[in-house]
Amino acid sequence: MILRVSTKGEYGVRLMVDLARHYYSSRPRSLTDIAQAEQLSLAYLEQLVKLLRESEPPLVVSTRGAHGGYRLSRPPEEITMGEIVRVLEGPIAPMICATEGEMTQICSLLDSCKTKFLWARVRDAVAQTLDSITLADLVGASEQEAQNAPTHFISISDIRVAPSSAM
Amino acid sequence: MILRVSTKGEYGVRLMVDLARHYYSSRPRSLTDIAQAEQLSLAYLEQLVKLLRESEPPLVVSTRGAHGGYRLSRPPEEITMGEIVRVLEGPIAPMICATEGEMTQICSLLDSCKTKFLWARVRDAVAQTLDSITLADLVGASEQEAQNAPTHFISISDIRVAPSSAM
DNA sequence: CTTAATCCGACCTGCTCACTAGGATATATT
DNA sequence: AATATATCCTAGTGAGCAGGTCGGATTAAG
Repeated sequence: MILRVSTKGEYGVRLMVDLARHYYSSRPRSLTDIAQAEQLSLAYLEQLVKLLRESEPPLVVSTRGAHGGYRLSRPPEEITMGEIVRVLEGPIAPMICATEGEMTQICSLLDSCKTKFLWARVRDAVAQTLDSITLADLVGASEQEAQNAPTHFISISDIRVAPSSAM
Repeated sequence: MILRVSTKGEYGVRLMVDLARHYYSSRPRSLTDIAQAEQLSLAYLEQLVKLLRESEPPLVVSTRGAHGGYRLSRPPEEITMGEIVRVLEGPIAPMICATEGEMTQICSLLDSCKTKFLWARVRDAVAQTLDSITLADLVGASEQEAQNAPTHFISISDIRVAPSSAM
């Protein structure tokens, strides 16, 4: 399966969507609540939220102690999925020499390399898609009601796929 | 790193590009030659070419015995990168419930699932990109000369990346 | 001062990737 | 016929990493 997003990206996005849905609440949202609503492990979410908090600029801000929790650092419409995914999964790069940003001369034979063109195109398509969608888009317009429906999703690790039949 | 293409996809594409460049040769091209030109393991290439040969429809045809080897089953302009990558890597699916084709109700909570929209968009962007590029595009117009320059590429497994700095 | 939360780092465990090994079979050349 | 050169096939394997768990330290509210 190409284009595999790990559970970091999957759970992390769900976490951010949850925070976006509670962005206008008076109190921060605790990981305990999120873990319960999304049926995810608290300890694992702590690892993910750490990435989101320590990123530059941070995507979430925390309040410690009782009744603490997390908030988005900015309104949902100002946070793109590209930002989130890059923090969680690293740069968008189908392979090592087709990474984003400073495409320094890693590959000595880069000029004679026909395939770089392909992977660069794929990378750009993904980046453009992710950068054009914000958290607000995912939360959606029909989101004043249904304040409690979980953003549930079947995970990669939930299901065993049939042994890689060739398509 | 999101969007990770495994060496199967990477080497397999290089193999196909090599075959495309020799498509109008009178003799089939042996894996031994390809392995040498691309600096890849012969035994590993055998595994990959098996997928390409057994796919439906096949992407390569083989000739056994001495002076045997492989050819593309069709002209380079009729083979898309989407076909090749799907045979090698499986369906394009960022995660299990955003796979291509029959999107049967794997996820029971699919309706309340906000994130499916995101991954479906990403999937479609990748699929469209791959399906719009053919082998002929990669081989390129300037390809009557330079019959022997290897299509070399730095591989994921060649380089150790610095321990996943956030970003 | 108890409870509820964030923070932190170490550890673990099974799976998959990326091969390698060793052969069996087929065919062209000498 | 013998040899060399190919494709074909199945198993095994070693390292690395995804995907967590565990135990505890710190901080703040009631």
